[in-house]
Amino acid sequence: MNYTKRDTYAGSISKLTLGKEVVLNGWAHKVRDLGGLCFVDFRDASGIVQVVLNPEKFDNLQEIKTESCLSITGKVVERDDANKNLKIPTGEIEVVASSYQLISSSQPLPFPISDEKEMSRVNEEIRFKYRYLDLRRPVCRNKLAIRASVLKNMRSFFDNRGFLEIETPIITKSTPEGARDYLVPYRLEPGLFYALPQSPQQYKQLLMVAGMERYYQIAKCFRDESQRSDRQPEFTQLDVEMSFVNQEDILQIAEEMTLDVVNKVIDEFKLEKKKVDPFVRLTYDEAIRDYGSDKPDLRFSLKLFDVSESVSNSGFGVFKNCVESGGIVKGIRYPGGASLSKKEIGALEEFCKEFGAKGLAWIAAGPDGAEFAYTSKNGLGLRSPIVKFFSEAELEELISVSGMEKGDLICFIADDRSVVHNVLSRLRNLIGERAGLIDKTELKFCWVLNFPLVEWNADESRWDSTHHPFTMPRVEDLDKLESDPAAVRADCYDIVCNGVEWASGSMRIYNPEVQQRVFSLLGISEDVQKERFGHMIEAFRYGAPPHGGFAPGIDRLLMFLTDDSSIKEVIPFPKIAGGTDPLMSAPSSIDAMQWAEIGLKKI
RNA sequence: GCGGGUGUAGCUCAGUGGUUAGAGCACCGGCCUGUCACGCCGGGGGUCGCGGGUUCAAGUCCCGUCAUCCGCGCCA
Repeated sequence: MNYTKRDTYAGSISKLTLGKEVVLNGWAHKVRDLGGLCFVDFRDASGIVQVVLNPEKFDNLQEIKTESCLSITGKVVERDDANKNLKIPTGEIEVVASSYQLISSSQPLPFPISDEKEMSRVNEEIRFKYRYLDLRRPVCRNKLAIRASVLKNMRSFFDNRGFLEIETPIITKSTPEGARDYLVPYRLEPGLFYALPQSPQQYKQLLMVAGMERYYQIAKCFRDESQRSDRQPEFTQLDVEMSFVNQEDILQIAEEMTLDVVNKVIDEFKLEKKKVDPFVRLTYDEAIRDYGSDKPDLRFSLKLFDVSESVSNSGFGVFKNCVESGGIVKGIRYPGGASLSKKEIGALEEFCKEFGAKGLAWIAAGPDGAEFAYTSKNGLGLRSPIVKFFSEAELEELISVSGMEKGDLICFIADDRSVVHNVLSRLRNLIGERAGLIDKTELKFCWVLNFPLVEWNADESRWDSTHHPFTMPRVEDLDKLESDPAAVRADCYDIVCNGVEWASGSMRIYNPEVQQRVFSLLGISEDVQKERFGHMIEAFRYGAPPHGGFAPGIDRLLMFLTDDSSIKEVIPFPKIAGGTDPLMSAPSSIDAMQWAEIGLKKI
């Protein structure tokens, strides 16, 4: 239908516009019909302004329902002092309508989109089914605006530095080395399949061989694995690759980009976040040693401590035997944890057991008034089921190594190295949260460097890449590739933010022989190498330049910036459980003709 | 694949094994000229996720199943 086109945005109206005749296009956010007077909170992409309609001028105001689409013509006037609403930016003025058009009416809504308090509790499934309504909420729109700004700032950062934005194919080849692929049947030869890319990794390396030298892309990636609150089957990463650079060059540009983009966006949107500082640098070994994890949350400084030596000759069999059989005993301090009840400590133990711990040993320094099994030289009263197994010297050493203070709870895990670190890193995050050690306005980025090239996969009895098979082994470790793979370090690095893996990168192999040796180490036969990765080996035979890059997750960055606990909130049309799209109802069945065309049959 | 939570009106939720399953918001009708969580009066609206079972009687108890959320495994 014809409608009067907008000349003014609702959010741009201010006292400066007083007296002006304006035409607004948008939606009825909220309608308050007082009988002799009708108020409409009128919303468009720019904001909300109150429109006043006098029923004497209009005979069918009841037709204006919540969320109907309207064109309104009216005059901007200042409200009487008593009627000003200082809670909203346009609250000192309003638009007195002289005419309006109902462009498009709206049915009753499936959820109250103008009520943020209610909306925060509405079931995700129903919100995402009607995502086009959900997104009308100004808070949702704002998240997409932040997202757009992140992308724009990233693009301009790289554009200004001579990078080319280059698109790589979405329909490509399956290389089932990592996550499960999404597959696309090939119509012309039934039985063959394309795959959607898990990342543009190979293409970007081929672009380096192609002499592009500096590439970036805002890339869609696809992984058919089960979801988490920070994982979607389809996600977006910033993909970057550079030639003739060393690791330090890449670290610098990645860090510079992050600081530039994140701090600009924090400013632009006045986000309740502190400006981001230059990144802390940790080696992989340091991260595991101090935090038990290669993705430590550095918003709080608690570190694990190692008491393996102190307890190796103690009377506590659990610890002693563990160390004797090659395990370790490490612990973490829970500030203020001494006041936890028996039940609460029991719950901590259950938490640890979920991740494979056999138990949780603890010593509490307090609380006041409790019966103490030991009082230390510096006056700490200790309460614990295990104090009796230790000598005075051993206890004093535990106190000093742990840095225990009055009111603390010290938690110990004794097991093999990987279990201890896994459990304690998770316990550390829990303690950080529970003890209120985390400043939610902080984004603490850090580098984790010097990962091992490969890890032993006990289940499959083979070496797996820590990152991916194209990662460059340290030159000085190359001779250990076959003899002692575990000792080979890689030129690769992660960026971790607030305990979440945000970016991953590496220097890449550009020598065909080294690439073949790494494939072989990973148990990929020469036939399979040729079939799956022959194009890479072949490409490296034509003067491949040294190159490397990195790839941070856009969705996760948005989640950090908006303080959402789920990645779904910052994705325009997210998938829900099982990777399904509740709006379009995908996946869906296909008709008989389509089955026939792709030459497939259901079995 | 596994563990835990949830599932009752359009939405959010309440509901000791016992009358005709309720509330707030939304919706419909009426009244209302300064509301901005408008107010007041009235009304419609239910496959209590689905299927079994126990019971005189099941929204409530049991078994199974489905959906969804969170987590584990998985995520080169």
